[in-house]
Amino acid sequence: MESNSFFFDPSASHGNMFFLNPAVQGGRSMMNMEESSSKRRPFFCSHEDLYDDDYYDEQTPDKKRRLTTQQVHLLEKSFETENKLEPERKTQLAKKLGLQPRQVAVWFQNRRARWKTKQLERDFHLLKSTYDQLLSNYDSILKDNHLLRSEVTTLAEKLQAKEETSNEPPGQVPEANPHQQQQLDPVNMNQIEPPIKTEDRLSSGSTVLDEDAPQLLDCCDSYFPSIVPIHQPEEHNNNASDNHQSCLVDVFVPTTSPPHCHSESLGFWGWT
DNA sequence: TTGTGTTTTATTGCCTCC
DNA sequence: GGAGGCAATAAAACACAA
Repeated sequence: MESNSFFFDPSASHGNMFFLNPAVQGGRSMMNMEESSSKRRPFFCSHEDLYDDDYYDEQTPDKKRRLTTQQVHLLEKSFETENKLEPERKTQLAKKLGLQPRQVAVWFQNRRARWKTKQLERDFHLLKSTYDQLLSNYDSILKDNHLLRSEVTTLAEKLQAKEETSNEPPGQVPEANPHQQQQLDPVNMNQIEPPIKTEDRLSSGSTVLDEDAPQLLDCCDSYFPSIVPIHQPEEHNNNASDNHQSCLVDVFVPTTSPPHCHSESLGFWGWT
């Protein structure tokens, strides 16, 4: 198994000067000198040097190599239990896998990035379905409202017609009941229920929830502190390797830290 | 086989924390 | 100031259709 992490990259040439492992050229060192110096290739000054077969025969250039499935499996398992690496664990893993500690660290870094990307996707779908549900609830309530209003109008008209016919004999105009009038006057309906602005739809969501509508949860995986539907999509937790606590905890209730995260990593997980 | 898109590994630069 | 984290990115490796 190739264990050193540097590689030679002809495409990254600058004029005729070819560099190996830019990580050790200035800036922060990508691996310590003990790890790298013994394996570092000399600079090449020409293409002849670059493609010197003798060199490759005696020292196979380290190209970027994929980790074996066993290595990845072990790394994944380790990531599942704890997504950050303490130095000791990094060294142990590196020894166990026959990798440079730097490679293990890089793998965890990239793995966290992948997890975050996936989590953002999940959160997006979650928020979208929550919004769609709220919107559909609101729309159906709006429909009901219109229906009831037209019913009230019809009944008011009927009542008025009835009163007119019963009041036909002169001198018998009964006093109107102000309470009843207000209840049945369709003109005043807006006093009973003020219209909801479109932009208020989301914020009014909590008042229109029913059994099937999104509810608040306090223990959901998410990247954001935010709303989640009580009926979560099935795919939300179906990936064993991505079974980390998500950060999308409910929007109204203070959230708790995910079990796998250290306190110093809260920034990454989106908690404050 | 080859062109192209995706995934994985690695680097760089900047930021924060101690 | 050093160590370690993250975002952005490069580039190799891989997958796959044509």
